[in-house]
Amino acid sequence: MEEYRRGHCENCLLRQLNSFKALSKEDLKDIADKKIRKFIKKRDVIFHEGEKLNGVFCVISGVAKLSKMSENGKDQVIKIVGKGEVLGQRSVIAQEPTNLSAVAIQDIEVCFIPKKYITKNLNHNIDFTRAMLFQIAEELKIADNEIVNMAHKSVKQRIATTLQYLERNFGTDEDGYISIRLNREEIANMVGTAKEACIRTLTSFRKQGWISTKAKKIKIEDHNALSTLV
Amino acid sequence: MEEYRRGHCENCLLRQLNSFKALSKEDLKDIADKKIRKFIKKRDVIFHEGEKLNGVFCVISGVAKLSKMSENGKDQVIKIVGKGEVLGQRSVIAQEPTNLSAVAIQDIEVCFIPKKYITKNLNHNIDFTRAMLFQIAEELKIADNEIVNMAHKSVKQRIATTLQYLERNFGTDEDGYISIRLNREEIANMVGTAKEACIRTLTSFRKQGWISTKAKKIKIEDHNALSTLV
DNA sequence: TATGGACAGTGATAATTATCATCAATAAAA
DNA sequence: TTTTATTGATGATAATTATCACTGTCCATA
Repeated sequence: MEEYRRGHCENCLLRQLNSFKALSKEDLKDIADKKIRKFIKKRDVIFHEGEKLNGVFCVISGVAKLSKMSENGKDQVIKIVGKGEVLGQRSVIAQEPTNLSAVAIQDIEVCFIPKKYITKNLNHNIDFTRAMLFQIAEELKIADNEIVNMAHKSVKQRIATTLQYLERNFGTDEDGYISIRLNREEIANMVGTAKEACIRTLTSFRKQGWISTKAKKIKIEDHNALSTLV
Repeated sequence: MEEYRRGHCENCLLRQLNSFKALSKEDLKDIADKKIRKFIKKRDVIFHEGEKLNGVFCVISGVAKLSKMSENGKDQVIKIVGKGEVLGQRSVIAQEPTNLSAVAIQDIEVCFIPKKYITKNLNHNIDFTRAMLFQIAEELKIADNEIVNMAHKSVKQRIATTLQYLERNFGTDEDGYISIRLNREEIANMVGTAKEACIRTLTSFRKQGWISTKAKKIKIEDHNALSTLV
């Protein structure tokens, strides 16, 4: 727990658990003894769809994607998870194999929290349970909205939305480029389209001056144009 | 509460609340005094997207759809809700306006449970809160899967899946027809496609002998064909 | 039992998106 | 630095789906 105390895991679920007085001193020592930190390299799998999870992972630094393979063999990215966010909680809560795969998009550092601490709190700590409920409820709303977008928005619209989402959630660097670096295929997999269609759309956005690109970096030049797209 | 006692609302959230010892005698009387039952006619709106809900609705009989308007003005059905299921709980839990509209597909009977009973239990009854969490977590899994389907399955595949879902969830009548009667547009809105595409697909299924139709009723003749569709 | 309204069904056509093939550019490794 | 692998970019084409316009059919009810 040293790192946690020193604030390296400031948004981590551990802090949440702590703020709910959810962990006893023994629990904290327990977790510390188990060396909960893990370093995962870019492209490495954190867990795989269908796997049973023994706990949840909290992102300390770096970014991971949660994705699922469609029956047609195409990977769909459901969510991009960054610092302070948690991987695998739905599966641990429901006590069933995970529905999604988690893969590091960049080198990533996570802390692992064994499920027994989660389960214990779900059963005895209503503040914790209610907080989880709020979180999952929020995710459900987002997912419902995503269904609507997938069903009725064009690829152009969905790419525009995705770029704005990435900017909003992961910020920009000093030159205004979206901080998170995804390749075209990963963007396509978020949007639910083919790599080629994604590239063509980005090219057309660039030609219209709505975005600019530099290597893999993307900068939004005209938010309004992207928003009002048909 | 008379009707409830007599078992007319056997799967209702009220029963759940009761089984968790969540309602005091005063609460029960309170709810009873407020005449919680409502009858809603086919096509009538139960609540509308963006509305603040003062409670949740539990379906006693009949069927409703939860849907959301896309920015392009197309209605997407997110979920079909039947007997024993609850409408509006996500919104009441998160204490924010509802994200979805609820409309009766058939004449429907609901019981209304004011939000204060929900909130009270969320704050003090961990069994209730955990049960809600499990439910919402399950819905989230379903929603995630739906995103994948929307993104990567063809209209043909999605219609096949939807028919099988309807049969599984709402059963068949004595002749084997899917019990729930949706018109083609409603099916299209579940699938996320245009009415015409839906009709054409159903026609092609019929010509191949995979389904048969009689007026608005649909019967699945070849489950296997529908499952293995490309 | 006549009739208006809602819904099912079909054709023609345009728009969107997927797929395959290929080549250029860039990044990683030797 | 040179080589190799990965990713970006573009064309050609096919497949899918949306859209518009229209006809036929069912069915509730006046």
